[in-house]
Amino acid sequence: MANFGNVVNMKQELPKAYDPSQYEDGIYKKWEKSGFFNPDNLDLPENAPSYTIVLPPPNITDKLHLGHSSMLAIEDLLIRYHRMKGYRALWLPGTDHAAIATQNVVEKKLLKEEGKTRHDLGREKFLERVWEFLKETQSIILRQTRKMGASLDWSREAFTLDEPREKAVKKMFVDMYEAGVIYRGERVVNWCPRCHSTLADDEVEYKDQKAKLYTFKYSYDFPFAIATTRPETKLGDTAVAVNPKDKRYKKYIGKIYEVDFVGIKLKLKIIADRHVEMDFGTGALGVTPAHSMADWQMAEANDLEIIKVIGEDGKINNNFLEYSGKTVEQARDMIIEKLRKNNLLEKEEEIENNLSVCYRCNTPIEPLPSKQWFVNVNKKLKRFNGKSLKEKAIEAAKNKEIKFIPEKFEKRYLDWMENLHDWCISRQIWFGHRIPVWYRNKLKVKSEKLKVEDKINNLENQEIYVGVEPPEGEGWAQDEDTLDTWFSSGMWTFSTLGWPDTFKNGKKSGDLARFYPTQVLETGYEILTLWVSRMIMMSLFALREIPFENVYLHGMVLDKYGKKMSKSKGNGIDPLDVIEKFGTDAVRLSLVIGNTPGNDLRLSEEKIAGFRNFTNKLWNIARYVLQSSKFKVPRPRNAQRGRQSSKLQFKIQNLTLADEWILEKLQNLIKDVSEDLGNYRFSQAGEKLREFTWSDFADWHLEASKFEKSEAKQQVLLMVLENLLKLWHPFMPFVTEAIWREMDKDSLLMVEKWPAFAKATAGKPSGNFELIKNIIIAIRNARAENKIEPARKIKAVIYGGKNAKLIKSQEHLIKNLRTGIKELNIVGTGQCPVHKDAIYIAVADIEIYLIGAVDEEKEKIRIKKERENLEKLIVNTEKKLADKEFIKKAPARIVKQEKDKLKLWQEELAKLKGQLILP
RNA sequence: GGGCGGCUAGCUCAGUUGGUUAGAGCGCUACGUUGACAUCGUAGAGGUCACAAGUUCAAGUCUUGUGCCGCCCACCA
Repeated sequence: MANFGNVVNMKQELPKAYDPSQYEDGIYKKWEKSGFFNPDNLDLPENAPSYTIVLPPPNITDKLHLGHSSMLAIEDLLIRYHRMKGYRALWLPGTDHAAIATQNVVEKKLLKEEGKTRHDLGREKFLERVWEFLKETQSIILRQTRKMGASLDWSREAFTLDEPREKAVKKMFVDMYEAGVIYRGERVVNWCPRCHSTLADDEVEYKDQKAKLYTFKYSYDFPFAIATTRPETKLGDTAVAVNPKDKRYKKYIGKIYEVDFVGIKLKLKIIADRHVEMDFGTGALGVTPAHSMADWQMAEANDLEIIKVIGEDGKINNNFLEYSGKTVEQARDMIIEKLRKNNLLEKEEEIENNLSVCYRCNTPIEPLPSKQWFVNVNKKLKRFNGKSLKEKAIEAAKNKEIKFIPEKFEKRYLDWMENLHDWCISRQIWFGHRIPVWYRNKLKVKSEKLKVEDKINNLENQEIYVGVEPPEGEGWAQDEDTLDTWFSSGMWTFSTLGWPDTFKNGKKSGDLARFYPTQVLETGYEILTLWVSRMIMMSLFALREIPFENVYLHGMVLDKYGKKMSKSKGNGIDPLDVIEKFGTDAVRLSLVIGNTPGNDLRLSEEKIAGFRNFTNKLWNIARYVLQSSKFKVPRPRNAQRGRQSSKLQFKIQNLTLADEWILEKLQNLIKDVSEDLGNYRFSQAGEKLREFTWSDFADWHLEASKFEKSEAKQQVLLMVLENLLKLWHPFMPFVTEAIWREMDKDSLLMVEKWPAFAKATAGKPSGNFELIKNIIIAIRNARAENKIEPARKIKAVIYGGKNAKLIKSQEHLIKNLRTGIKELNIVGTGQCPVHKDAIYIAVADIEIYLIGAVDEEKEKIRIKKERENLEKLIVNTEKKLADKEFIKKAPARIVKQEKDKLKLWQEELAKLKGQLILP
């Protein structure tokens, strides 16, 4: 960055406007070169506490969007704040291979560009393509992340599908298998016929749709009708379920009917199940165990036969006469036609129902029985003293070992966990972690008709080997499937810290010992259940420890109309575009200020532009401070370079009123901002900073300084600016670092010490400046109301009461700060002709104004009302405190609280009684 | 069907355990170049805090009910 260098070397006047593009890249390089992104290089005492955030790895399917930017802004803010606070701050970067999503993208690309499917290429060649694609997007993502100013420790960068993670995943699988947590079984799973893969429950989405509900009889021999929206599955019915309370059908329960249903022989048992709703349809339900989750459960409970009707390609299986090979839609039409012909169809009606579709491709889900690997969440485990994964994960939240921000998400997490079923972890796709299981003499399923237990108990005649390394010997074939992407990302918090090598015999070492458990997981609320819950379970299993202490959940970034940003809608804002247009700092501010945890954020370019204006304001504040300091203030340097003592020093003599005022405000600001950041109130901290910077420092103190002759003023200006830069740095790292360099500092602001607040100003009469401020504002108001010609310089007389001396001393400010007053006379003490002790201004030959007393009558009423309220309140509380019952029953804490309140109100009342009609 | 959240200025939203006259940014109106900043300055208008009832000395804040919007969960075939 040539310009960056120029500015530093030549020490000329700063440009009028801050141009981020001239500074940002150069500054990021300097940071990176310094090595301080890596906590090992921070100059810290051995016992410095660590502060760790592991970056939720973005999917490598696409470049980053503003949602990622908001994540980066918030996490970088936390990391930079804690780094400055003296923590061993580690922010660990990485990317996610996002198995299904990535494979989908590459498949689509392949089809579009070459007209080929993955099967045309074969597994190996296809995976090569995926890796090619991946490298491209990965590098874009990493570049974007740097553009955001993220202070990530790149030396520890990880990928969910790189070698160390592969090792960790295999080890985890083997451990879980050996503990009996992972098992293989057949279940009805959500099958996407297009993706050719199973989907976890939470990957299924629901769409409201209109469907036809058919009411029909299986055959003439069958005693009553049933209703269904999917007649084609009825080819595999093995039972009819009714509600046990239903009087209409009670007599049939337990009977078995053999029927001829549109040419197919069915053996139907009448069973009772309390989930059957009597009011829906005919109150009787055809049970198809192979093609409905609910029916599968009924089959298990009633020992029913399972007949597979539909295959993995979404077509009717063999053995179903003319229906075989037809799609479900075709078969449905054929069956309905036949029923109609035979006069078995009783009713056809439109109903609303919920269609389950694949969350990736929107294809309707086909529930199918399939052999899969599962994580048993209910298995009682020795390592948990007989508790299950599920129970332990619930405990962690209930005991507040893990805290949620905002709190409401704890409930959502618990609801989810309490209803958690076994987690299907195998996927029929190629891209991902291959399941570390090998089979010998792999047996093909010959019979379409298998009993439920046969399936679950894994009765096939095959040898199974589960291990990190492939087995020795001949004839082994590895499982074709890969693992659910959440299995590897569920281990992200510790697989990135060297597990399993850093965890031997229950003892942590290396990075794991130093940085685990992490402090915060910051992520979007939409993956609370998908991801967060899994990370908690997997960490508990592998390390018997929680993965993070806090979960901070951010919302989605929406466009200015409240719509989700998407490429297809074209309403998305590209982070790189707006960074180029307004600068990274402005983008970061717009994502942090006005954003609260758990709530979605609407963002528009106008908002970002507003913050661009603010960065420029800060720039110009610095510009004024620097160019107005005619002499360099010598600064003491600590031996420790870059970590100077940061306590505000108040050795400066001859402070002006404005100086005292701004320094005290600064104290409060440091305290407030520190507290807010510690409690995840980023938006509030930012607003307080903005208020101080713009409304207090720039509008008043800086303006006042133009008319002060104090020798200390440069020192005060520099001190405030310095501290302000430190406070702002986690929010907008670039412009603050840029100014820091312009101030001729040879350290990096990034590793400066966070300001500490001292109470040095306690008791200083900073309220005096407020008084002057009020006088000035009152004069301005008076002028505006009376439409005095702006150019006209006027004379003013002020009766200052007992503050006359004080006011006189600030004459230069009252005259100069946009009051339009040319001459000012301060008259006497306590001489206000209207109110004793009031401050009174007479602007000569125009009018007379009383400061603060805008509407005397109104003010009197208000004070009276408040007084009455307070009196009532005091009487009530006194009564309460005199009540022996209350004293006896209430906890001491409450009694004390009441007493404190009483004291406070009494003081307030006293103040009120003595109050003048003054601000 | 069950659960959760939202409703505050024209717009986008803050408002920490109930406590002075409910705030900010943008937008709008009028005026304005005074030694950094027009990406600026000064002043101003604008709110029955969705609605109703209740608790309280005091309610945007707590309770109950209603309405609209959104999200999550569920084995409605």
